[in-house]
Amino acid sequence: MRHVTINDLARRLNLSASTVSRALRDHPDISEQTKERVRAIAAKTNYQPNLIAQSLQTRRSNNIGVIVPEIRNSFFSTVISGIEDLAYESGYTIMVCQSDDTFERETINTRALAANRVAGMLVSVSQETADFTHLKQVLAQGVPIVLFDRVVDQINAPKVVVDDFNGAFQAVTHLIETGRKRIAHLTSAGSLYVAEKRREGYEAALHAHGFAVRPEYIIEGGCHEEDGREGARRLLTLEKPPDGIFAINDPVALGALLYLQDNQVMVPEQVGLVGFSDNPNAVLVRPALTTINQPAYDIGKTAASLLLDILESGTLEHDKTITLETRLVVRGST
Amino acid sequence: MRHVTINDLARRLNLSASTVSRALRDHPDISEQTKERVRAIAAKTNYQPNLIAQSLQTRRSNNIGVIVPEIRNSFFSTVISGIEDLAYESGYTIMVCQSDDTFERETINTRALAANRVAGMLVSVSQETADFTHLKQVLAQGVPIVLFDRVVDQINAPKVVVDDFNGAFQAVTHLIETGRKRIAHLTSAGSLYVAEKRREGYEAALHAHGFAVRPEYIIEGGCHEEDGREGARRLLTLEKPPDGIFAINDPVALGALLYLQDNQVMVPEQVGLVGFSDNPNAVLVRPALTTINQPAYDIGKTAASLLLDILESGTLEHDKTITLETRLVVRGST
DNA sequence: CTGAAAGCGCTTACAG
DNA sequence: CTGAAAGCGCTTACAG
Repeated sequence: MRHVTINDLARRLNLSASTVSRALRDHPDISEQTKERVRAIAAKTNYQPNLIAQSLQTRRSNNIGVIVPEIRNSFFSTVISGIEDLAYESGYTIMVCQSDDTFERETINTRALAANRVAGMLVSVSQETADFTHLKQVLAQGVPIVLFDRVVDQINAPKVVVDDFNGAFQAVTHLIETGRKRIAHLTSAGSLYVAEKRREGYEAALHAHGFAVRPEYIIEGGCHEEDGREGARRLLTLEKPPDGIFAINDPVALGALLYLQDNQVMVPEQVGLVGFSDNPNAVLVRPALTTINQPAYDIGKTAASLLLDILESGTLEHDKTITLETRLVVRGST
Repeated sequence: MRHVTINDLARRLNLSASTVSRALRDHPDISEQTKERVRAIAAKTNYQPNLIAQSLQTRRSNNIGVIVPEIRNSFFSTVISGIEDLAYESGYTIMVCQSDDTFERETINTRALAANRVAGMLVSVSQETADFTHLKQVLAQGVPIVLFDRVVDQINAPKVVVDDFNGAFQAVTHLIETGRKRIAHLTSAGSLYVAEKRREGYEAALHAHGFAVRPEYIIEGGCHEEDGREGARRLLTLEKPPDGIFAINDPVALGALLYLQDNQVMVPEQVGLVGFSDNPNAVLVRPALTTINQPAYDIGKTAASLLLDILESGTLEHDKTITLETRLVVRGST
């Protein structure tokens, strides 16, 4: 019933715990014969090393903590898949928390992971977070953090992002090239790094092609489908509604698409629409959504590999930022 | 830089570690004054209890292990969200692994979680798994398991499922009631419990309405979108193609939908289509997908709460099965 | 090649 | 009300 321990094995073999421990870890000092005896009894009794005890003793952990705003968001669950795959290959296990995009929950999650003495953390910060002491305290304790997607400058840690500026620039340029003259942007309120960069890309593309940035065409809302509906609704109330929309992400774009169609606005004939992410469901809608592909799975793998490198090497380049390329995927909505 | 320990606090206050420990846990024996001194220094030094050491000592863990076939699958990521939310409320952290639907990886994940001495596990078994000793060993060590969705009879553990039989029965009855005469079923090869139950429901509904089960209308494939495409392709090659399709899940249904539309088969006019799950993207496609709603988030919450009950009470009703109700959601595809 | 001892950071009977 | 001691299950210098 209870877990078998090293002492149990030692007793049964008339050996010391030290010897059993060494045999299990294949220490060169131990005779081959002893090793075999130990291995045999370990297998027979289904001995499983207690990683908790091991961690306490060695002060090393094989767990890495992950904090995302929302697990069920397709982008984040794909990132987590990437993280888990790499962690698995390297013998690590991941502890996953969601902040629900609240500061409070992110703080509590951070403490819980720290208390669990994870080897490091992979964090995508919540939309609400403006105070970063919880993360700074983790760093101060010598636990490395790698930020991804929702990164912030205030924390001195390596970051994995996509080229949001350029992606947005591509998206808006594409709308312009397909003849759109009045291009709106559905973005999120607050100060998300990715939102800022995408908005800068939007504005830069307009400027680059001689268009003015018109404040009434920039709608600040949230990041979900319903925000897209609401944004589209507000745009349709304008005296001169836009003929092109660049949405901050795919859920928002899909919400806008459905709202437009429900209100007899034809996409792409009357309004061209571009999202950001290339979620799996971008290809399910009709017209399929033109969007900016963001390699979610690779973001996870890259962030995890960055963290694992730090853990192996013990050194930390806290100013390192890896920027993954985005790619315009043209489908039916433009 | 290093983590502050109870001994550090004790030294600074000229107290023993025992007293500090008791003060921190608000033990009634300790004077209020001492408690305050301890709390003050703990806060000042950013002391965080080492849960690893605590776990080792108390032989209790606040981690629960979760194994799913695939994190990025929308159904499973929603289940995980439910699990995490409940775990969070109860002060637990979750360790998440994906088996990639392989036996090997599921086994390794199980061992890793066991080695990490999780308090319990929530498992949805892989499609390949036919040998269950890895899970039985966990149970034998006194670690409770709750199975969900992909449950198996061979393991003596509580289970959380949806009423797959009845859901399938509803789906097929609905197709019959909308006038379909030749109803096909896209299912998965292998011996998944859910696949079996849904197929039984499909056959029972046909019988109940006086239809024969025709083997050529049952296509065994996989669980993903491409399997739906392939299944639809094969159905269209039949001499008498079906006028109704019940798919094992939404991804398969969506694949079928897209294939049919790409081949000029009108849905719902020529073929009525019903999925299973009610994934978020069921409402994104046109026509929107008629499907069986399966409360993914609630499955996660229910499974987690079952496990937490076991952990609190210490008793385990291993024959308990909670069946959540499914609900037919009629949309445009029928 | 093997063992005794100390210690990782905690908790908790047992004394006083 | 507080402390000394033992122990959770390991690992690893230090001896022999």
